[in-house]
Amino acid sequence: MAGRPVDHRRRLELLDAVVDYAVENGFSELSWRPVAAALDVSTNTLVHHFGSKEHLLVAILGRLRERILAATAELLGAQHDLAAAARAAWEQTSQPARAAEFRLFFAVYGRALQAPEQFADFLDRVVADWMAALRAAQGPDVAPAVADREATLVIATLRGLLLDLLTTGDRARVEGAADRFLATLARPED
Amino acid sequence: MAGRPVDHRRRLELLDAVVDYAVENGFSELSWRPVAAALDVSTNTLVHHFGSKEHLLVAILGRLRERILAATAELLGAQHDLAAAARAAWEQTSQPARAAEFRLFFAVYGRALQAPEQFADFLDRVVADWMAALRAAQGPDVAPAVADREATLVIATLRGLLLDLLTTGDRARVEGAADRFLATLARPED
DNA sequence: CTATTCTTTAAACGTTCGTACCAGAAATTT
DNA sequence: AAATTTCTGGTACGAACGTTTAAAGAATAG
Repeated sequence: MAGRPVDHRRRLELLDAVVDYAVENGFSELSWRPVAAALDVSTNTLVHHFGSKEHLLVAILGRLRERILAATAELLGAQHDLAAAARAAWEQTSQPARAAEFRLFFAVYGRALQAPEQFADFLDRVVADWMAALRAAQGPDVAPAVADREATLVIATLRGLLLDLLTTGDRARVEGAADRFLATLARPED
Repeated sequence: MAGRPVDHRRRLELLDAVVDYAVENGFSELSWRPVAAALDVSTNTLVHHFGSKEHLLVAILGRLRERILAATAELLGAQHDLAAAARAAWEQTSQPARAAEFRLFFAVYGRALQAPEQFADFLDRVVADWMAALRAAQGPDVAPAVADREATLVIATLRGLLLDLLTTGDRARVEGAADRFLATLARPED
């Protein structure tokens, strides 16, 4: 038993660079050669580390989801209630600097919806991860059924608002709606 | 001045068939030849009517948006207030039979977000059309700023919930969140 | 040092892509 | 009937695609 060890760090380094590329240049027409050229490696370096195009796409979806979750998860954990967590999440995700990242997010999300078997892992986690975080933000005193309902509504509303913001760029209008939503959260009616 | 007239009906007939194809077979890898084979026409028939691949994609986005809007617009007009309109829209769009259509919707939406110049028309209308319908549903007595805010929130929330439903298929949970949202709409707090 | 495995690049393969060109059939006006 | 334009299908072309193969360099274990 000998030989050069597998370089997992190198794979992740390449993957992050590919995700960066997809953020900037789009996801729908991604192909080996332009990506490799942009990263200044040979196409076969990418093929070697990712195996096939299909595997690369799955890896991109996984890494992007991971990145987005990581950027907000710890922030959510520090909040004392759902309203605060939702506001923190909104303020984080609606930053102009992250717009391109979320445009890619919705692009890959839509693609995953049309190929659910190929991207099953993404679809399994893209809601569930946030559900877990937003359930936790409500503490142990909220009934599970209510916590689920509230978490679901927060995820849906924030994603829908983000979609609108990325579409229209009408920040004043979208922020107004976000404030309205976050205000109702702060004053639960039941 | 003579010659065979342009057959616009034929173009629309083909376009609808292409959209149907995209609903069933996905949008990301659409190409002339498989579509033409499925429609039992030559590839050149499609090229002749749509000009180029880019134009075809734009036409697909436009037609899909048009279809979805048409299926709901008149329904919304018949409602007497925003809560009723929102509920009608949700019941319409969350039908299992229309799931594939909305998976395509989110797929093309995501793609449009990463190529905003190419799909500017789609992006200009995909929010604005619904804004107009949901502003109208609130009647003339609601202040414009409030009507905008409420309409924005309804669009975002319903789209976010639909995204969740298509992702997880967890209808009970998503319906619960939808009911919660629609209930808050029925009892406006300010 | 040797053996082994991983990493990287270059070259080439067959396939599919979008598009252009051509010719015939169909539909309209004069 | 003649002229003109659209519609359709067959063929072909160059480009780009994903993938495979072969070979050289790098890093580990014995």
